[in-house]
Amino acid sequence: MTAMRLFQEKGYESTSVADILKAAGANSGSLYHFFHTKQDLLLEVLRRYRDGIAPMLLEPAWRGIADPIARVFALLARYREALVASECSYGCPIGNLALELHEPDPPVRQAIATNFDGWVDAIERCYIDASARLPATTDRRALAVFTLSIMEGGVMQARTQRRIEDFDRSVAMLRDFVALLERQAKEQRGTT
Amino acid sequence: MTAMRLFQEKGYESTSVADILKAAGANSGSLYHFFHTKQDLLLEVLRRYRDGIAPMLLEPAWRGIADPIARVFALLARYREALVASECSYGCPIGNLALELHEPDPPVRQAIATNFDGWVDAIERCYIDASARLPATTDRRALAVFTLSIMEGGVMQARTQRRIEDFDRSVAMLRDFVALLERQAKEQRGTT
DNA sequence: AGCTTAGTTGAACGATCAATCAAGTCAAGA
DNA sequence: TCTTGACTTGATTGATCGTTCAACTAAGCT
Repeated sequence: MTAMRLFQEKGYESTSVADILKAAGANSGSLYHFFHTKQDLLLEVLRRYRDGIAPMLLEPAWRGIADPIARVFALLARYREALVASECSYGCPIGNLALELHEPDPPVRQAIATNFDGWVDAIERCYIDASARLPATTDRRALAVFTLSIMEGGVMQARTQRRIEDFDRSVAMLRDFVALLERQAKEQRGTT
Repeated sequence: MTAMRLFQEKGYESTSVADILKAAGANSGSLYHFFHTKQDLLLEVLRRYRDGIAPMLLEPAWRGIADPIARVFALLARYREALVASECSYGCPIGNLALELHEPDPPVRQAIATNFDGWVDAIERCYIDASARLPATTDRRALAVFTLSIMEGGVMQARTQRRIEDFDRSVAMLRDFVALLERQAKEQRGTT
């Protein structure tokens, strides 16, 4: 869908229906035949993002990578690549929408939340798969939510500073944290 | 300035000049006498936020708190309070602007970046003040950037999930990380 | 009193917005 | 061949947007 690309590039509010129609080479009537409102179109786009998390995001990022912790950082590396390739103007489309729409209609907010849930679920599974290497007391879900915070916050800073370093610094600290957790887990395993 | 409140509540694009005028009880001519464009008004708002970081944000958050690490979490607690008080609809106004404006004019981007810098500077100073308790190898600046990422990411998730837990989880993980760093620093001090 | 100037008023402008709709096309089924 | 219904066309609508401007007010200076 052309609308996906435009919402990503220019944001939802800044993309007019006319923009979408011109880019797609269609007329307004055709679009409104399938989507009753612009918001319906947005909901469809969000549905596609949700359905695309596994095949379009995780699968390419994790190809050839089996280690669950390495997978976490491989996913983060994808966002880094997108930032670098766009000279730090790329932004996570879901994160953009999350802050762009200040008081979104409930279905839209829910659709964005579902996208976040899908991302966090996938990362949580990584940490669960790596459970043996993490302290028993560490909440895997919290760690996954934390990881999403760092990704979104890192992208936000890199974008507004036009500087990849701020993303890298955030990820580097997460790496240090995970390394410390692994060390702690090893110690605890040794003493029981 | 009334515009500050409205930009915060509804976002920049969603706040029309007419909204501001009505809320302020003024006429368009008066506003445009002082600000040539709506964007000029935004720049003034961003200037006020920047000038307000110390007196309006840090000073109240840190009143009666001397410990530099405690100060970091006291500041994060302020954002938590704002979230709770607004039933998780509050958002950091700078973060909102950072993602709302997808291709902002250079002066606007710069003004947002300056606000981030001011925040990160303040937190970096905390970590520098706590230097004796942190490993020598840990980059204080990176830790401060990391902290901002977690705050912005945590606010973003709590807002879209309408759930304070996602903010709390992010902050809790940061707390664990800092505790591990302090423990690591203590060990290293002991072995040298 | 007269002049200057900072600030105010509010109607108006053109642009752009999401959305509509009557009229048309076209392929499949009866 | 005729009918039906899915889909397309594109001009048009009314609302709203940021911005402008000529006219006006009021305070300060000479």
